[in-house]
Amino acid sequence: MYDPLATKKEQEEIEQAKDIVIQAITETMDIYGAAPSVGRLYATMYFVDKPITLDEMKDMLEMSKPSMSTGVRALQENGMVNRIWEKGSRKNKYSAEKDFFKSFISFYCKRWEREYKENLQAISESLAVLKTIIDDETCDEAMREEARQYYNQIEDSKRYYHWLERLVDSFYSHEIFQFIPKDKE
Amino acid sequence: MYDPLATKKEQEEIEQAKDIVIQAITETMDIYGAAPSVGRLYATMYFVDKPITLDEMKDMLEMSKPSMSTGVRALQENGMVNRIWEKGSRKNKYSAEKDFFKSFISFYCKRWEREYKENLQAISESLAVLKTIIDDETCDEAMREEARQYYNQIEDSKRYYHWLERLVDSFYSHEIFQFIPKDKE
DNA sequence: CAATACGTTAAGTATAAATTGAACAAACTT
DNA sequence: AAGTTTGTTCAATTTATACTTAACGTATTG
Repeated sequence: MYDPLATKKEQEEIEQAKDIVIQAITETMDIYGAAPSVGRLYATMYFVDKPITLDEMKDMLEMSKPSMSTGVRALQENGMVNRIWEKGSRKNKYSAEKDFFKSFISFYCKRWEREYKENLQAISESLAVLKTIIDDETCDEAMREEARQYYNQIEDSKRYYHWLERLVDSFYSHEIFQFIPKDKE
Repeated sequence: MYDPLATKKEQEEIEQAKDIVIQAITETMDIYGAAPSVGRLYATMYFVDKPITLDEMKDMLEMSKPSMSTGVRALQENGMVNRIWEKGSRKNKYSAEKDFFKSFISFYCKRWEREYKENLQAISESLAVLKTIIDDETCDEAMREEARQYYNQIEDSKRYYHWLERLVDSFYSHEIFQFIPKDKE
Protein backbone atom coordinates (compact mmCIF):
# COMPACT_ATOMS: atom_id res chain seq x y z
CA MET A 1 0.00 0.00 0.00
CA TYR A 2 1.12 3.51 -0.75
CA ASP A 3 1.64 6.31 1.72
CA PRO A 4 -1.85 7.74 2.25
CA LEU A 5 -0.50 11.21 2.92
CA ALA A 6 1.48 11.33 -0.29
CA THR A 7 -1.53 9.91 -2.08
CA LYS A 8 -3.71 12.69 -0.79
CA LYS A 9 -1.18 15.28 -1.84
CA GLU A 10 -1.12 13.93 -5.36
CA GLN A 11 -4.89 13.76 -5.51
CA GLU A 12 -4.90 17.44 -4.74
CA GLU A 13 -2.33 18.06 -7.42
CA ILE A 14 -4.54 16.40 -9.98
CA GLU A 15 -7.43 18.60 -8.87
CA GLN A 16 -5.14 21.59 -9.10
CA ALA A 17 -4.05 20.64 -12.63
CA LYS A 18 -7.68 20.31 -13.62
CA ASP A 19 -8.55 23.62 -12.00
CA ILE A 20 -5.91 25.47 -13.99
CA VAL A 21 -7.63 24.46 -17.20
CA ILE A 22 -11.12 24.91 -15.78
CA GLN A 23 -10.16 28.41 -14.77
CA ALA A 24 -8.82 29.26 -18.24
CA ILE A 25 -11.87 27.87 -20.02
CA THR A 26 -14.15 29.73 -17.63
CA GLU A 27 -12.27 32.95 -18.31
CA THR A 28 -12.40 32.62 -22.07
CA MET A 29 -16.02 31.52 -22.14
CA ASP A 30 -17.02 35.17 -21.98
CA ILE A 31 -16.04 35.21 -25.65
CA TYR A 32 -18.99 32.92 -26.14
CA GLY A 33 -21.29 35.31 -24.36
CA ALA A 34 -21.63 33.02 -21.39
CA ALA A 35 -22.10 34.39 -17.90
CA PRO A 36 -19.24 33.38 -15.60
CA SER A 37 -21.30 30.70 -13.88
CA VAL A 38 -22.30 29.19 -17.21
CA GLY A 39 -18.70 29.23 -18.31
CA ARG A 40 -17.74 27.46 -15.12
CA LEU A 41 -20.50 24.93 -15.67
CA TYR A 42 -19.17 24.05 -19.09
CA ALA A 43 -15.56 23.97 -17.94
CA THR A 44 -16.50 21.71 -15.04
CA MET A 45 -18.50 19.37 -17.25
CA TYR A 46 -15.60 19.23 -19.68
CA PHE A 47 -13.72 17.07 -17.19
CA VAL A 48 -16.57 14.77 -16.36
CA ASP A 49 -16.50 11.85 -18.73
CA LYS A 50 -19.95 10.49 -18.08
CA PRO A 51 -23.27 12.26 -18.63
CA ILE A 52 -24.54 13.94 -15.50
CA THR A 53 -27.85 15.16 -14.14
CA LEU A 54 -28.96 18.61 -13.09
CA ASP A 55 -28.67 17.56 -9.48
CA GLU A 56 -25.07 16.50 -9.95
CA MET A 57 -24.30 19.83 -11.60
CA LYS A 58 -25.93 21.72 -8.78
CA ASP A 59 -23.82 19.81 -6.26
CA MET A 60 -20.63 20.39 -8.22
CA LEU A 61 -21.15 24.13 -8.58
CA GLU A 62 -23.08 24.59 -5.35
CA MET A 63 -25.82 26.43 -7.12
CA SER A 64 -29.55 26.06 -7.52
CA LYS A 65 -31.21 23.60 -9.85
CA PRO A 66 -33.02 26.22 -11.94
CA SER A 67 -29.65 27.85 -12.59
CA MET A 68 -28.34 24.56 -13.88
CA SER A 69 -31.45 24.10 -15.96
CA THR A 70 -31.13 27.48 -17.69
CA GLY A 71 -27.35 27.25 -17.88
CA VAL A 72 -27.31 23.86 -19.49
CA ARG A 73 -29.99 24.93 -21.96
CA ALA A 74 -27.90 27.93 -23.00
CA LEU A 75 -24.92 25.64 -23.52
CA GLN A 76 -27.09 23.22 -25.44
CA GLU A 77 -28.23 25.97 -27.78
CA ASN A 78 -24.61 26.75 -28.51
CA GLY A 79 -23.89 23.09 -29.18
CA MET A 80 -21.51 22.98 -26.25
CA VAL A 81 -23.51 20.47 -24.27
CA ASN A 82 -25.43 17.46 -25.51
CA ARG A 83 -28.34 15.74 -23.93
CA ILE A 84 -27.71 12.05 -23.57
CA TRP A 85 -30.40 9.42 -23.41
CA GLU A 86 -29.59 6.81 -20.87
CA LYS A 87 -31.70 3.71 -20.56
CA GLY A 88 -33.19 3.06 -17.17
CA SER A 89 -32.74 6.60 -15.95
CA ARG A 90 -35.63 9.00 -16.05
CA LYS A 91 -33.40 11.89 -15.19
CA ASN A 92 -32.12 13.97 -18.08
CA LYS A 93 -28.41 13.59 -18.51
CA TYR A 94 -26.02 15.94 -20.19
CA SER A 95 -22.42 15.84 -21.25
CA ALA A 96 -20.09 18.56 -22.44
CA GLU A 97 -19.11 18.54 -26.08
CA LYS A 98 -15.43 17.70 -25.88
CA ASP A 99 -14.75 18.33 -29.54
CA PHE A 100 -13.95 22.03 -29.61
CA PHE A 101 -14.11 22.05 -33.40
CA LYS A 102 -17.75 21.04 -33.19
CA SER A 103 -18.50 23.68 -30.55
CA PHE A 104 -16.76 26.31 -32.62
CA ILE A 105 -18.70 25.50 -35.76
CA SER A 106 -22.00 25.24 -33.95
CA PHE A 107 -21.56 28.48 -32.07
CA TYR A 108 -20.23 30.75 -34.79
CA CYS A 109 -22.19 29.40 -37.73
CA LYS A 110 -25.43 29.93 -35.91
CA ARG A 111 -24.57 33.58 -35.32
CA TRP A 112 -23.08 34.20 -38.73
CA GLU A 113 -26.12 32.66 -40.35
CA ARG A 114 -28.35 35.03 -38.46
CA GLU A 115 -26.14 37.94 -39.39
CA TYR A 116 -26.22 37.40 -43.12
CA LYS A 117 -29.85 36.29 -43.28
CA GLU A 118 -31.28 39.22 -41.34
CA ASN A 119 -29.10 41.76 -43.10
CA LEU A 120 -29.57 40.40 -46.60
CA GLN A 121 -33.29 40.49 -46.03
CA ALA A 122 -33.14 44.12 -44.93
CA ILE A 123 -30.79 44.99 -47.78
CA SER A 124 -33.19 43.54 -50.31
CA GLU A 125 -36.04 45.63 -48.94
CA SER A 126 -33.95 48.74 -48.69
CA LEU A 127 -32.57 48.52 -52.21
CA ALA A 128 -36.07 48.13 -53.62
CA VAL A 129 -37.12 51.41 -52.02
CA LEU A 130 -34.03 53.21 -53.26
CA LYS A 131 -34.42 51.82 -56.74
CA THR A 132 -37.85 53.39 -57.21
CA ILE A 133 -36.37 56.78 -56.38
CA ILE A 134 -33.37 56.29 -58.64
CA ASP A 135 -35.62 55.21 -61.50
CA ASP A 136 -38.06 58.06 -60.99
CA GLU A 137 -36.95 60.59 -63.57
CA THR A 138 -39.41 63.19 -62.32
CA CYS A 139 -37.54 63.25 -59.01
CA ASP A 140 -35.04 65.86 -57.88
CA GLU A 141 -31.61 64.97 -59.24
CA ALA A 142 -29.72 65.71 -56.01
CA MET A 143 -32.02 63.34 -54.21
CA ARG A 144 -31.64 60.68 -56.85
CA GLU A 145 -27.89 61.03 -56.49
CA GLU A 146 -28.17 60.62 -52.74
CA ALA A 147 -30.26 57.50 -53.29
CA ARG A 148 -27.67 56.17 -55.72
CA GLN A 149 -24.94 56.68 -53.18
CA TYR A 150 -26.74 54.73 -50.47
CA TYR A 151 -27.73 52.15 -53.03
CA ASN A 152 -24.13 51.54 -53.98
CA GLN A 153 -22.95 51.36 -50.39
CA ILE A 154 -25.66 48.90 -49.44
CA GLU A 155 -25.26 46.88 -52.61
CA ASP A 156 -21.54 46.64 -51.93
CA SER A 157 -22.11 45.26 -48.44
CA LYS A 158 -23.81 42.22 -49.97
CA ARG A 159 -20.34 41.12 -50.99
CA TYR A 160 -19.45 40.63 -47.34
CA TYR A 161 -22.67 38.89 -46.37
CA HIS A 162 -22.39 36.47 -49.26
CA TRP A 163 -18.83 35.77 -48.29
CA LEU A 164 -20.03 35.10 -44.76
CA GLU A 165 -22.55 32.68 -46.20
CA ARG A 166 -19.78 30.80 -48.00
CA LEU A 167 -17.67 30.81 -44.85
CA VAL A 168 -20.52 29.20 -42.95
CA ASP A 169 -20.97 26.63 -45.71
CA SER A 170 -17.29 25.75 -45.63
CA PHE A 171 -17.51 25.13 -41.89
CA TYR A 172 -20.68 23.09 -42.06
CA SER A 173 -19.22 20.99 -44.88
CA HIS A 174 -15.82 20.81 -43.15
CA GLU A 175 -14.22 22.01 -46.38
CA ILE A 176 -12.49 24.69 -44.35
CA PHE A 177 -10.25 21.97 -42.96
CA GLN A 178 -8.82 21.41 -46.42
CA PHE A 179 -7.39 24.89 -46.27
CA ILE A 180 -6.71 25.10 -42.58
CA PRO A 181 -6.15 21.49 -41.53
CA LYS A 182 -6.88 20.36 -38.01
CA ASP A 183 -3.34 19.05 -37.87
CA LYS A 184 -0.37 21.04 -39.02
CA GLU A 185 1.24 19.23 -41.90
CA MET B 1 -38.43 73.22 -59.84
CA TYR B 2 -39.78 69.96 -58.52
CA ASP B 3 -42.91 69.51 -56.50
CA PRO B 4 -41.81 70.22 -52.90
CA LEU B 5 -44.36 67.77 -51.49
CA ALA B 6 -43.21 64.89 -53.68
CA THR B 7 -39.62 65.82 -52.85
CA LYS B 8 -40.33 65.58 -49.15
CA LYS B 9 -42.03 62.23 -49.58
CA GLU B 10 -39.00 60.88 -51.38
CA GLN B 11 -36.62 62.28 -48.80
CA GLU B 12 -38.57 60.31 -46.21
CA GLU B 13 -38.36 57.23 -48.38
CA ILE B 14 -34.59 57.52 -48.47
CA GLU B 15 -34.54 57.81 -44.70
CA GLN B 16 -36.82 54.81 -44.49
CA ALA B 17 -34.55 52.80 -46.78
CA LYS B 18 -31.60 53.70 -44.60
CA ASP B 19 -33.51 52.86 -41.43
CA ILE B 20 -34.30 49.37 -42.67
CA VAL B 21 -30.60 48.60 -42.88
CA ILE B 22 -29.75 50.52 -39.69
CA GLN B 23 -32.36 48.46 -37.90
CA ALA B 24 -30.95 45.17 -39.18
CA ILE B 25 -27.37 46.07 -38.33
CA THR B 26 -28.45 47.20 -34.87
CA GLU B 27 -30.25 43.90 -34.34
CA THR B 28 -27.34 41.74 -35.40
CA MET B 29 -24.78 43.79 -33.50
CA ASP B 30 -25.68 41.82 -30.39
CA ILE B 31 -23.61 39.07 -32.00
CA TYR B 32 -20.66 41.38 -31.46
CA GLY B 33 -21.51 41.78 -27.80
CA ALA B 34 -22.62 45.33 -28.28
CA ALA B 35 -25.38 46.83 -26.18
CA PRO B 36 -28.33 47.94 -28.31
CA SER B 37 -27.37 51.60 -28.09
CA VAL B 38 -23.82 50.86 -29.18
CA GLY B 39 -25.13 48.79 -32.05
CA ARG B 40 -27.34 51.68 -33.09
CA LEU B 41 -24.40 54.05 -32.84
CA TYR B 42 -22.37 51.94 -35.22
CA ALA B 43 -25.27 51.41 -37.62
CA THR B 44 -25.97 55.14 -37.66
CA MET B 45 -22.35 56.01 -38.25
CA TYR B 46 -22.23 53.48 -41.05
CA PHE B 47 -24.31 55.83 -43.19
CA VAL B 48 -22.38 58.97 -42.38
CA ASP B 49 -19.62 59.37 -44.91
CA LYS B 50 -17.58 61.99 -43.11
CA PRO B 51 -15.91 61.66 -39.70
CA ILE B 52 -18.06 63.02 -36.90
CA THR B 53 -17.56 64.29 -33.37
CA LEU B 54 -18.98 63.05 -30.09
CA ASP B 55 -21.37 65.97 -30.07
CA GLU B 56 -22.71 65.07 -33.49
CA MET B 57 -23.22 61.48 -32.34
CA LYS B 58 -25.03 62.63 -29.24
CA ASP B 59 -27.35 64.76 -31.36
CA MET B 60 -28.01 61.94 -33.81
CA LEU B 61 -28.84 59.37 -31.14
CA GLU B 62 -30.25 61.85 -28.63
CA MET B 63 -28.08 60.49 -25.89
CA SER B 64 -25.49 61.87 -23.51
CA LYS B 65 -21.91 62.63 -24.43
CA PRO B 66 -20.38 60.18 -21.94
CA SER B 67 -22.45 57.43 -23.56
CA MET B 68 -21.02 58.34 -26.94
CA SER B 69 -17.54 58.44 -25.48
CA THR B 70 -17.75 54.96 -24.00
CA GLY B 71 -19.72 53.59 -26.94
CA VAL B 72 -17.30 54.81 -29.54
CA ARG B 73 -14.36 53.50 -27.53
CA ALA B 74 -15.94 50.06 -27.39
CA LEU B 75 -16.43 50.15 -31.15
CA GLN B 76 -12.88 51.34 -31.62
CA GLU B 77 -11.55 48.42 -29.60
CA ASN B 78 -13.41 46.08 -31.92
CA GLY B 79 -11.99 47.84 -34.96
CA MET B 80 -15.45 48.91 -36.04
CA VAL B 81 -14.77 52.61 -35.69
CA ASN B 82 -11.64 54.53 -36.54
CA ARG B 83 -10.43 57.78 -35.14
CA ILE B 84 -9.69 60.26 -37.88
CA TRP B 85 -7.24 63.11 -37.60
CA GLU B 86 -8.58 66.21 -39.20
CA LYS B 87 -6.41 69.26 -39.57
CA GLY B 88 -7.73 72.42 -38.02
CA SER B 89 -10.19 70.64 -35.78
CA ARG B 90 -9.25 69.96 -32.20
CA LYS B 91 -12.30 67.79 -31.72
CA ASN B 92 -11.77 64.10 -32.05
CA LYS B 93 -13.50 62.73 -35.08
CA TYR B 94 -14.57 59.18 -35.74
CA SER B 95 -15.87 57.26 -38.69
CA ALA B 96 -17.38 53.80 -38.93
CA GLU B 97 -15.30 51.13 -40.58
CA LYS B 98 -17.29 50.47 -43.75
CA ASP B 99 -15.28 47.43 -44.74
CA PHE B 100 -17.06 44.61 -42.97
CA PHE B 101 -14.23 42.23 -43.80
CA LYS B 102 -11.91 44.38 -41.74
CA SER B 103 -14.35 44.58 -38.85
CA PHE B 104 -14.85 40.84 -38.96
CA ILE B 105 -11.15 40.10 -38.87
CA SER B 106 -10.43 42.64 -36.18
CA PHE B 107 -13.26 41.51 -33.94
CA TYR B 108 -12.91 37.76 -34.13
CA CYS B 109 -9.14 37.51 -34.34
CA LYS B 110 -8.77 39.53 -31.17
CA ARG B 111 -11.03 37.13 -29.31
CA TRP B 112 -9.66 33.97 -30.85
CA GLU B 113 -6.15 35.09 -30.04
CA ARG B 114 -7.10 35.56 -26.44
CA GLU B 115 -8.80 32.16 -26.40
CA TYR B 116 -5.84 30.19 -27.66
CA LYS B 117 -3.23 32.17 -25.76
CA GLU B 118 -4.87 31.98 -22.35
CA ASN B 119 -5.81 28.36 -22.76
CA LEU B 120 -2.49 27.18 -24.17
CA GLN B 121 -0.77 28.90 -21.26
CA ALA B 122 -3.00 27.10 -18.77
CA ILE B 123 -2.62 23.83 -20.62
CA SER B 124 1.13 24.06 -20.45
CA GLU B 125 1.04 24.61 -16.69
CA SER B 126 -1.52 21.89 -16.15
CA LEU B 127 0.32 19.27 -18.19
CA ALA B 128 3.51 19.94 -16.25
CA VAL B 129 1.75 19.17 -12.99
CA LEU B 130 0.18 16.02 -14.38
CA LYS B 131 3.44 14.85 -15.85
CA THR B 132 5.18 14.78 -12.47
CA ILE B 133 2.47 12.49 -11.16
CA ILE B 134 2.56 10.25 -14.20
CA ASP B 135 6.32 9.98 -13.98
CA ASP B 136 6.33 9.31 -10.25
CA GLU B 137 6.62 5.56 -10.06
CA THR B 138 6.15 5.54 -6.30
CA CYS B 139 2.68 6.92 -6.81
CA ASP B 140 -0.57 4.97 -6.65
CA GLU B 141 -1.21 3.42 -10.05
CA ALA B 142 -4.93 4.28 -10.12
CA MET B 143 -4.02 7.87 -9.52
CA ARG B 144 -1.36 7.84 -12.19
CA GLU B 145 -3.91 6.39 -14.57
CA GLU B 146 -6.31 9.19 -13.70
CA ALA B 147 -3.55 11.71 -14.35
CA ARG B 148 -2.82 10.08 -17.68
CA GLN B 149 -6.44 10.35 -18.68
CA TYR B 150 -6.62 14.06 -17.95
CA TYR B 151 -3.24 14.51 -19.55
CA ASN B 152 -4.43 12.96 -22.78
CA GLN B 153 -7.64 14.93 -22.84
CA ILE B 154 -5.84 18.22 -22.24
CA GLU B 155 -3.03 17.39 -24.63
CA ASP B 156 -5.60 16.59 -27.29
CA SER B 157 -7.29 19.96 -26.90
CA LYS B 158 -4.07 21.66 -28.03
CA ARG B 159 -4.95 20.47 -31.49
CA TYR B 160 -7.92 22.79 -31.53
CA TYR B 161 -6.10 25.78 -30.09
CA HIS B 162 -3.28 25.46 -32.56
CA TRP B 163 -5.80 25.23 -35.34
CA LEU B 164 -7.41 28.39 -34.01
CA GLU B 165 -4.01 30.01 -34.11
CA ARG B 166 -3.61 29.10 -37.77
CA LEU B 167 -7.13 30.33 -38.50
CA VAL B 168 -6.25 33.69 -36.98
CA ASP B 169 -3.04 33.81 -39.01
CA SER B 170 -4.90 33.09 -42.21
CA PHE B 171 -7.26 35.97 -41.50
CA TYR B 172 -4.54 38.43 -40.57
CA SER B 173 -2.57 37.48 -43.69
CA HIS B 174 -5.72 37.44 -45.82
CA GLU B 175 -4.77 33.97 -47.03
CA ILE B 176 -8.24 32.84 -46.06
CA PHE B 177 -9.53 34.73 -49.08
CA GLN B 178 -7.63 32.37 -51.34
CA PHE B 179 -9.86 29.59 -50.10
CA ILE B 180 -13.03 31.55 -49.55
CA PRO B 181 -12.76 34.45 -51.97
CA LYS B 182 -14.47 37.72 -51.30
CA ASP B 183 -16.15 37.38 -54.67
CA LYS B 184 -17.79 34.20 -55.81
CA GLU B 185 -16.00 32.98 -58.89
C1' DC C 1 -54.72 6.27 -7.36
C1' DA C 2 -51.66 8.17 -4.04
C1' DA C 3 -47.05 9.41 -3.65
C1' DT C 4 -42.80 10.71 -5.26
C1' DA C 5 -39.44 12.52 -8.45
C1' DC C 6 -38.05 15.60 -12.12
C1' DG C 7 -37.71 19.72 -14.75
C1' DT C 8 -39.46 24.03 -15.55
C1' DT C 9 -41.86 28.29 -14.67
C1' DA C 10 -42.91 32.26 -11.62
C1' DA C 11 -41.93 35.68 -8.32
C1' DG C 12 -38.88 38.03 -5.60
C1' DT C 13 -34.27 39.47 -4.56
C1' DA C 14 -29.54 40.54 -5.44
C1' DT C 15 -26.10 41.74 -8.48
C1' DA C 16 -24.26 43.84 -12.53
C1' DA C 17 -24.66 47.18 -16.70
C1' DA C 18 -26.05 51.14 -18.90
C1' DT C 19 -27.06 55.91 -18.75
C1' DT C 20 -26.86 60.61 -17.23
C1' DG C 21 -25.58 65.20 -15.08
C1' DA C 22 -21.94 67.12 -12.70
C1' DA C 23 -17.22 67.63 -11.75
C1' DC C 24 -12.60 67.30 -13.49
C1' DA C 25 -8.20 67.47 -16.14
C1' DA C 26 -5.80 68.63 -20.27
C1' DA C 27 -5.18 71.35 -24.14
C1' DC C 28 -6.01 75.24 -26.77
C1' DT C 29 -7.12 80.44 -27.44
C1' DT C 30 -6.49 84.99 -26.73
C1' DA D 1 -2.29 83.50 -17.23
C1' DA D 2 -7.53 83.60 -17.53
C1' DG D 3 -11.15 81.71 -19.92
C1' DT D 4 -12.91 78.07 -23.24
C1' DT D 5 -13.43 73.88 -25.22
C1' DT D 6 -13.07 68.92 -25.28
C1' DG D 7 -13.05 64.38 -23.51
C1' DT D 8 -13.20 61.59 -19.64
C1' DT D 9 -14.10 60.10 -14.83
C1' DC D 10 -17.31 59.97 -10.91
C1' DA D 11 -21.44 59.29 -8.39
C1' DA D 12 -26.13 58.41 -8.58
C1' DT D 13 -30.02 56.50 -10.82
C1' DT D 14 -32.33 53.55 -13.74
C1' DT D 15 -32.58 49.34 -16.19
C1' DA D 16 -31.46 44.72 -17.18
C1' DT D 17 -29.53 40.25 -15.94
C1' DA D 18 -28.53 36.43 -12.78
C1' DC D 19 -29.83 33.74 -9.10
C1' DT D 20 -32.74 31.55 -5.56
C1' DT D 21 -36.80 29.82 -3.23
C1' DA D 22 -41.27 28.30 -3.85
C1' DA D 23 -44.90 26.50 -6.57
C1' DC D 24 -46.44 23.97 -10.57
C1' DG D 25 -47.22 20.42 -14.23
C1' DT D 26 -45.96 16.14 -15.86
C1' DA D 27 -44.39 11.67 -15.67
C1' DT D 28 -43.32 7.54 -13.06
C1' DT D 29 -43.57 4.40 -9.43
C1' DG D 30 -45.57 1.47 -5.88
